[in-house]
Amino acid sequence: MSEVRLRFAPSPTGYLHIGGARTALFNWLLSRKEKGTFILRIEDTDVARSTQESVDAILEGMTWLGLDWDEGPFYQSESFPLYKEFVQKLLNEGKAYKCYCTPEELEAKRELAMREGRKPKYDGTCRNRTEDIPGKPFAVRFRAPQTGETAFHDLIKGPISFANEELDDLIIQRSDGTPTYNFTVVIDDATMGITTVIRGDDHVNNTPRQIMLYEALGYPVPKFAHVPMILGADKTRLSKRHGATSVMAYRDMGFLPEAMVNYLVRLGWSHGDDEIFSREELIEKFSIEAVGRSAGVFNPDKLLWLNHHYIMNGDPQRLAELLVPFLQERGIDPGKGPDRVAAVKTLQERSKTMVEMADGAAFYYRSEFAYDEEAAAKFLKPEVVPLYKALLAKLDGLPDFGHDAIEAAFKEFCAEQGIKMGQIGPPVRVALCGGTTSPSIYEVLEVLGRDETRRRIERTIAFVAK
RNA sequence: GGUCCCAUCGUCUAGCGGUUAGGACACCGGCCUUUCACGUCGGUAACAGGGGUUCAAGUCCCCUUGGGAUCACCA
Repeated sequence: MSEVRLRFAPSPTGYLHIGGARTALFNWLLSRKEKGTFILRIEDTDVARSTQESVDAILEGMTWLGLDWDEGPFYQSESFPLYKEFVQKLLNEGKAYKCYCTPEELEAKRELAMREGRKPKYDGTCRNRTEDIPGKPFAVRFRAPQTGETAFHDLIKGPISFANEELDDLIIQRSDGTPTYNFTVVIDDATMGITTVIRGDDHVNNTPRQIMLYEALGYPVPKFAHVPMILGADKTRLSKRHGATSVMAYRDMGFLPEAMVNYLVRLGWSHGDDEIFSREELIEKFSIEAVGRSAGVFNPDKLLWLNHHYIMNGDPQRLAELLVPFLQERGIDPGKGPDRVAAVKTLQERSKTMVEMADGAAFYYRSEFAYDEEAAAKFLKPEVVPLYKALLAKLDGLPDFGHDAIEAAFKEFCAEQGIKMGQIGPPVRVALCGGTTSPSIYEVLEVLGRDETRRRIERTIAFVAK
């Protein structure tokens, strides 16, 4: 009875975007922290703009982020009879009335009011009409209180109040019989027993009207928490101009869901100086009151840093699985070539994204790669051939081809040849990887294995001979 | 324009009357080093402005300025 019930209520007119994901995350976190219920509700009363593809995309985004819901998804389009019932109830009680003004007349009045410097609110033409007009289409308006004020204590923003005279009689049912948003949210939240509404702060202006509706309907008013919106680098509302806004696009760009969750929660919320939070820590430490009141700028660099952190500290086995599609995108068959987990381990600390990791791993799987021109000119010279041959002989004598044994062999080799690591390291790197950037060559040798190492060095010897 | 909201480094933020205003990302240096990274040490950088209240204001109040949201038979 006293348990909290929260909901995320997106309208299916597009994919799950960054802002929506954060709102969903805050709802989810609070529900988990309070051991309450998290409900997913699809607001599809705008039949024309709602699509099944959008619903699927939103569900996929939620799932990827690990935001599971306890009830739903519910669809508002399935509750039309319920809304009708409540409209009729308000009509019967005189708390709503039929409005015969046409949209055109309303638009004209609004314009006139604007021109004369008056507020463009409904003038109340039908508010006191006593007789129905048979056969004429009508919308239904809520009879809102015209004096006093409506106030609420926002969990994030604090006390907020509106003078009732600023609000007009909103339409709750269109002339085609369908209900409007401000009415359906209230009916749904009320009948679903939502205790706390966490949503974007573009809804604060709707809140007083909704509170009036709760009161007229005789339902308890839930608590409200309005989360500030997310901005782009230029401080305007985040949009595609600022880069990807779909959370799934971030998966495709090689981001880990835990990095996304960590980033999103820290955008607006904080817990002292802490930056890294596991899912468990978030559930334990999150509180809606600690969410900041001002809008925040989406910072891709910090997301990248977090992603790097999670890749670096992630389970190699799991990362190896996640890497598969990225390798395939590059025309690589992950089934062939060196052990993928071993390869991943050499790349974790040098990959900010899975895309970077795939790029870095490609050389392991490609044997006939071209040498980087600059690197070849600098390191693949004739005088290195004898060193290659001597090294190959040295490597052949190794009983164990593990990292430590390889490292020891290189040290010994340098001493025997009277050379520095800098004289043999780079040429070997280019022979094995094709360029000058790679994981430690000891690791590369180990991952590639003795045979492939020999193959690649011999290939380079042949290349230099030409 | 009306209403509502917001304001600490470039960015995310800590701060809840007394601080050398802290941390993180990014950036710039040093160290480590076979490359790239990782790691590590250090550095640049902020209380929008003005009035109050107070012994004392980044912290409380007011105003100004600047941002933003919203004013539909969209959600």
